[in-house]
Parts: sequence; structure tokens; C-alpha cells
Amino acid sequence: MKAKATLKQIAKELNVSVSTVSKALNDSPEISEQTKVKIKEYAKLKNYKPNVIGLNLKNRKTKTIGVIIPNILNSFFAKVFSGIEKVADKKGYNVITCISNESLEKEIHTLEMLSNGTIDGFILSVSEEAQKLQDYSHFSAIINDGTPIVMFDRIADEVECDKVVVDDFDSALNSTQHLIDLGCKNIALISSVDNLSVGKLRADGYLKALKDNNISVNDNIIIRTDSEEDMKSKIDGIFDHKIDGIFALEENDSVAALRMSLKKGFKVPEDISIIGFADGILASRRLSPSLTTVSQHGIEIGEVAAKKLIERLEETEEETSNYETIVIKTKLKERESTRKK
Amino acid sequence: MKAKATLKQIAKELNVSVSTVSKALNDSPEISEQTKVKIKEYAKLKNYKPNVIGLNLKNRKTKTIGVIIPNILNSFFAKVFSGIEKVADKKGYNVITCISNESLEKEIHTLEMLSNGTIDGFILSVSEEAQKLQDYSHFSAIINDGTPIVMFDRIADEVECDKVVVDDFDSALNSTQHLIDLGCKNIALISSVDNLSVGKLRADGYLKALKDNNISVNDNIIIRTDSEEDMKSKIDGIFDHKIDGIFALEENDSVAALRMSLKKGFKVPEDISIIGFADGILASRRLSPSLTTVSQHGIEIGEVAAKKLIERLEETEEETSNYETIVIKTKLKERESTRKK
DNA sequence: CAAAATTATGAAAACGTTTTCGACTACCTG
DNA sequence: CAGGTAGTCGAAAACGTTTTCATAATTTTG
Repeated sequence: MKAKATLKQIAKELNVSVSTVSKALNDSPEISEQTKVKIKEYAKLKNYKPNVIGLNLKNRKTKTIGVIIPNILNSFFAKVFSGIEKVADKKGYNVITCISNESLEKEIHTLEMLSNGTIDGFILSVSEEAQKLQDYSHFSAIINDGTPIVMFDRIADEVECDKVVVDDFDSALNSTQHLIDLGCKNIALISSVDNLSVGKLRADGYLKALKDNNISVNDNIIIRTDSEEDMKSKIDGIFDHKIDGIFALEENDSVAALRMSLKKGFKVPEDISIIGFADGILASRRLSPSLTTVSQHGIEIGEVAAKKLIERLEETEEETSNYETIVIKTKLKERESTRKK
Repeated sequence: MKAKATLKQIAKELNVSVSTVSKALNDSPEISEQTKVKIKEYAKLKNYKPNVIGLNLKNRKTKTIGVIIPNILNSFFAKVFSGIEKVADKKGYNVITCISNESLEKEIHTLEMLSNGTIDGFILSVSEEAQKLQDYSHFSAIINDGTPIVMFDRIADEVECDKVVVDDFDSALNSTQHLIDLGCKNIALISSVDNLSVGKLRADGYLKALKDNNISVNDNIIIRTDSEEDMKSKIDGIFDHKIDGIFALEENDSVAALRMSLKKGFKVPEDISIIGFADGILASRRLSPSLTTVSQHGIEIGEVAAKKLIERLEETEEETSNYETIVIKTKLKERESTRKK
């Protein structure tokens, strides 16, 4: 366990001052070539690397981004994260990641923990609990303290900050319309995320599409819940009614819809066409039949969010711009689970 | 953009010294109740939180762990990460995460970037490129500088540090034996990770099982490669030969084996039994039939690695223990893709 | 009432940097 | 030779803490 080299040590061992060492290593013209060479060689020998904390303290920033993700095992968030990391790395930023596990308390705790100089700004998606309780005051507090936040996917409308979202309403509207265009008359809705902002928007899009086409809403084939158990107990029920299409609002729901259809003896897409939100890891190519999905472009969301935050961090006092909400368009990826009747 | 409160500011505004403020907020007995109350109230009003960087600099540690993961979109790594994060949070540590994307250069870059005071220690899984080139010198350099490393899953034998692994050889041996016990005579091997340490160990386990049972090795039904394309072009071929069992060494391989079997018209598990390494997100429950897998306990690996590192970080000079290699036992989870003949 | 003990506060150093400014030498110029 | 100018280098401050030690004021003690 060697002690790490510092400017001070090097200075002492070479009988020069700390400032001389610092300048030499930074190639300042004030220092003679001779001593520069001497110091640089010695520094290399000692494997000197400037301690970032000293620098951070001096610059009063850390070039580090805090990311709070509700659940890393959800592949959508994993994708977003990978987008963030990519951009951050390119721009010389580090990424501190915390997982809120959908808990409001952990979310607050993380915010507190990191907003003390550890990070320069946050990128986050609101936890389920916070959305359920509509409790967003902790975000405003952080922003007021001068730490910028960029929210993505699950956002809080009443918090003033930059946001990156998918056009949930329109995507759902279009997807449902697509099922209708394929000839579906009885389209079931399956949502296990009805407590989330995105879940509500998507459900609204579905309803709007039905209304636009003068299709009456059949509550028997609509599941809107926020619990896995509830979902499991209800999903059987919808197959007792006539169904020729399913629109699922979340990745797990999509896969569940497919499996259940097959298990109940329906053929997909012959009997039932299925479209689901999903970012492509679970669903898509690996299933038989593969699922037609609304692709959320997770990586792109992460990239855009990171760019926005870094832009915000690096703007000067004068050029502070207004908060922005960036909408990423989804894309319907047609695969094997949909077909014209 | 309010300026954040500092000790200095508070001191000035209350006409006391910085040290008094610091002591008051830390409840030092040196300070009178009266001034304590006054200072604490004012601090609360100003929403004062001690700047961590000042502390870090003073303590010469950051209570932050650096995690380097080859690929976050791989659900095994996502699970490990979630285990790490859980333990770290409980013990009051932050987690800085970087993704090497299997690149040696990014791995080195990350190591350099973070080992300058930003983090106290690393938890990492070696990138594919480093394993291919057998280039591990960058790890030793970091360790020599006094920054501890805990490696997991993909490890480098020649680097002296703590390690957390799965019993790859034994797992493969047992899984293959299990297929044999089920009555399989012609067991194919599918590996797209033959360049990785874990891939080699697993393949060796497979071969040993065959040998133990006096089954001759049939190279026609063995695919060992390190490229996706190569895999795609070869996988068709093995079905031209007699096969009644498949052992797949990686999550993607497992799913591919299942899909391909079905596509080729075989029934699983009636015609072919399949066992694959997988941590349960992609494969397992969601597929039909669901896959019998060797479960790697990703979350537990992460937890154990984090515990080990933190233990290492917090031990004193005298109590430094020897490096340890911790083996996590895998578990064979029987599902629908295996059956006795 | 003087000396000692207690109590409350502040000054300064330390952590590792960068940067501004001042100081010293040697040389050149008029 | 006085004065100016490069060319080198070092001292000190700053970032935000904590902590040790000194100082001042007050109280207790003999």
C-alpha cells in the first residue's frame, strides 16, 4: 500500500516549491526547460496523478452526474443508462448511479446524499411511490439549491426543469389506430403501470383512438392496475370476452399478453394481434412469434438527457436558457404479432 | 441559482468564527447551548449541508466505489450491479459506474480517470478485449498505487486481488452430467464466449463430464466461438447431426438454442433437452417452453463483491488480510426444457 | 483577593490543487 | 553604471472542512 504521490512530496524530494512542480507539470512557460524535464521525469517515475478532489474543491465542481433510476433490472432504464454513460464519458463526465427501487424515501435520501458537492447535476426518472403520492417537493428543493435536474420518462409536470419524454399519448393513439386499421374490433388494454404518468398518458391515447373510431369502450377487456398480483388475477378474465387485439402498456405486460394468448389457445397473429410498449430486450426478436412493439429509444433518451444536462452545467450566467421539454418520437416496429385480418 | 451555504458564510453573517460554526453543528461540548441553538437554527434556515468535497479532501477518502461493467444491457451484469448498489447504499457508499463496452482502451481510461481520488476502490469484470489479449497490467498498476480491486465473474488469474466467481467448471460439469442422467447421448455445446475465462472453464466442465461417462467428443456438434456472426453461420450446422441435448454457455446462446431447435422442427423437451447458463431475465419464465438454466445469482455476486471491497477499505494497516477468492455456487433451475427420456 | 480552574470562543494548520504576485538573478541598454 | 527586462522561481491565498491549541473571559477556590 504505497502512499500516492502529491505535489508536496515531489517538491520536497526535488528541493523545489510546490508551485514550481505544479507549473512544470502543466507546462507553464514560467519554468525553465531544464527543471521541467527533471520534474516531469520524476513525476512519471512516481506515477504521479493530480488528485481530483483538490481540483474539485478549487473549481467547485466535480464533472460528475448523478443518475437516479427506479429499477436497473428494467431493460428500458438499462438502455437509458447506457445512453447517459456514453455521452457523459465522451464529454469527460463521470456518472454516479443510484437505484431508487421505486421508493420515495430512497429517492430523497439519494438526492440529499449527492447534492452536497458530490455531483454537479442530476438525471432521473421519478420513483413509482413519488408519482403515486404526487410528492415532488424534494426535487424543487434541490433545484432551488442550484443543482440542475433533467427528468426523463416519468416526469413531474409541476417541477420546473428540463425534461426528456416519449410522446406517450400519441404513440398509444397511433398504435391503437394501427390495430384498428388491421381490422381489430375488440382491443384489450393491459396496463400494470396505471399509477405512473406514462401509464395514464398511454391509456388516454388508447381511449382516444377508440373514440375517434366510434368504438365503444368495453371495461371487461381493460386492465388498469399498479400491482403485479392484481394483474395476474385479472388477466385470465379478459380472455372470456371476445378479443381480436391487445395493446399492452409495458414490457412485462406485452410478454404476459403474448404468453397468455398462446396458453389460452389463441393463435397470434391469426386470432389476436398484439402491440406492446417495449424497448426490445425482453420482447421483440426472442419470442415466437416476435412482438410488434412501440420502441421507446431508450439509448437515445439517455443521450439526449445527458447532453441537455451537460449543456446546462456548462452555460454561463448570462446565457441561461429556459427549461425545455424534449419529446423523442417512438417508432412502431412491426414484427410477427400483428397481421391484417 | 442561489449560492450554497458554507461555514464561512454562516460564520460571517452571525459574527462568529468558522470553527465555532463547525463545532456547533457537530454538537461539540465546547460550545455553549445558546450559540449552538442560534447557529443550528440559522444553518437550517439557510439549508446548510456540509460540502462533501471539503470532507473528502480532509479525510482522503470519498466513500465511493468505482464499478466497471463490460455491458449493462446484459442482464447478468445489471443484476450484479443492483447487488452492489444495494450493499453500498446500506453502508453509506456511493457507486460510480462506467461501462467498458468490452473495450480495453475504455477500461484503462476509466481506471485512470477514477483512481485519482475520485473513488476508494474498484469492483469490476474484465472486458472481453483484455481477456482476449491477456493484458492485465493496468489492473496491477492500480493495485500497486494503493487502490484495492475486487474482480467478479470474468477475472484475471495473474492479478493479485480479491475475486468473486461462480464455480463455472463444476456447474458445467454437473449440468452436462444432468443431461446425461436424463438419457441424452448426443449433447451439443454452444458457446459464443470462448474468449472469456468463464467460457473456457465451462467448456472444460462439459468435456470433463463427457469423458467421465466415456462419451466420445463429437466436434460436429460443438460450437466454440467469440463472434455473433460466426455463431449464426454455424448454429444451423449442428442440427444436421444427431442431437438429443444442448448445453449453452451464455444467456443469448441459450435462447438461440431453443429458438433454433423449435424452428428446425424439434420438440423441446421431447426430442431435445436444453440447459443454458442464464440469470433468468431473458430466458426462464418468459419463453415457451421455459428454459432450464444454471442460475448465476447475479445479485448475490454483487452483494458479496461489495461487502468484500468495503471490508478491505475499512480494515486498518495491521489487520490487512490475504486476498481471497470467493466462489458462489450456482443452482440448476429445472424448468420445461429438460425431461427424462 | 489573588490564584486556579472552568468555560467559551477563535486562530491556524491540514488535506491537494492552481494561480497571482512578488522577488531574485543575470543580462542588456543607454 | 543606473535602470530596465527577461527569465526563474517561491510565497501565499483560495476552495470547505475538521481539529488542535491558544486566548480570553468568567467562575471557583484557598
